[in-house]
Amino acid sequence: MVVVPRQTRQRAEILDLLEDIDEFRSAQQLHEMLRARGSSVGLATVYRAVQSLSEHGDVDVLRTEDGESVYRRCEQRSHHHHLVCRSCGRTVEIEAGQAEAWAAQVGAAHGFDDVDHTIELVGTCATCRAAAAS
Amino acid sequence: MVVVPRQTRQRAEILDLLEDIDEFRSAQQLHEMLRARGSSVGLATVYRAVQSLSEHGDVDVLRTEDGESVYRRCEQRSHHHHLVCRSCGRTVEIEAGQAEAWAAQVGAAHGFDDVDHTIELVGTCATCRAAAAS
DNA sequence: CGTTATAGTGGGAACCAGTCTCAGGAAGGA
DNA sequence: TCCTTCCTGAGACTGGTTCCCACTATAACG
Repeated sequence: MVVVPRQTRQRAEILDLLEDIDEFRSAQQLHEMLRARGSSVGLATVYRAVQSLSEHGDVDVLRTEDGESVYRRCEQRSHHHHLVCRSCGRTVEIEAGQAEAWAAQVGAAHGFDDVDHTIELVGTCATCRAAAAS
Repeated sequence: MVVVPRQTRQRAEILDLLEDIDEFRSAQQLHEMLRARGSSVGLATVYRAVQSLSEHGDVDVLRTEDGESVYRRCEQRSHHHHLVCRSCGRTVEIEAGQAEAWAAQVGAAHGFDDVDHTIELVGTCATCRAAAAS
């Protein structure tokens, strides 16, 4: 029994904002961006919204190096991974069939069940490399 | 020019403790264990020590689901990954040649340079599965 | 083996992401 | 429209981590 969240102005505005963004953003950043847009949504509400959205698979969550959670609305609703530019934040959604197979196999080889995996890639995209070189 | 940290009683005790532990442990847990052993080391010092140790590659760091940093002294000093039991914390160090190759290749395919990867596996080890089944 | 510059220590304050509380408000089924 | 239930938001709170700063211990040097 899936509980559908109530449809409110705040949730709509947060989703709208996420549609317009292509990089991973923290709840705090989203909150700030909303204020900048002139819409007033409480910080607590942003936290609640992104949490609920991520539980429903509507947004993806990543943890930055310093432990902050960042969110992004992804094209693919199915399981996938990310290749993120460490400089500009540009994000490519990637399939990881090979890596998943490898993970499952390694787990099995050591007698582990229900093996979950975390696989994220961070690099410097062509554009940023070119900019840095000039 | 590498700056060698000064050798102090506290650092020695923390390293000693880490030698005796096989699972990933948080700074706070380490601090508690030290007190239990009768040695008095400040919490701040534990934080500083594990941070410096991890920078030197002497211990590995992982972030738990709730954002806590956990540390472990690993056999392999070279780059490797972990397969951790979600129930008992038992940790297996794994080589990930295949996955690394895949990561580099995916990065290149999208024009990304200097691709770093985060790969961690979490599962239920055979012992814990057996315990849960009984 | 003293002296000394300097890095390390520790307790508490500060910081900060995230969560909780609770009174008021809005959604939406009846 | 009414009413139940869930959502909202401001601020208090939590818990991991870092900062501050006076004090201490290390180790290089004479």
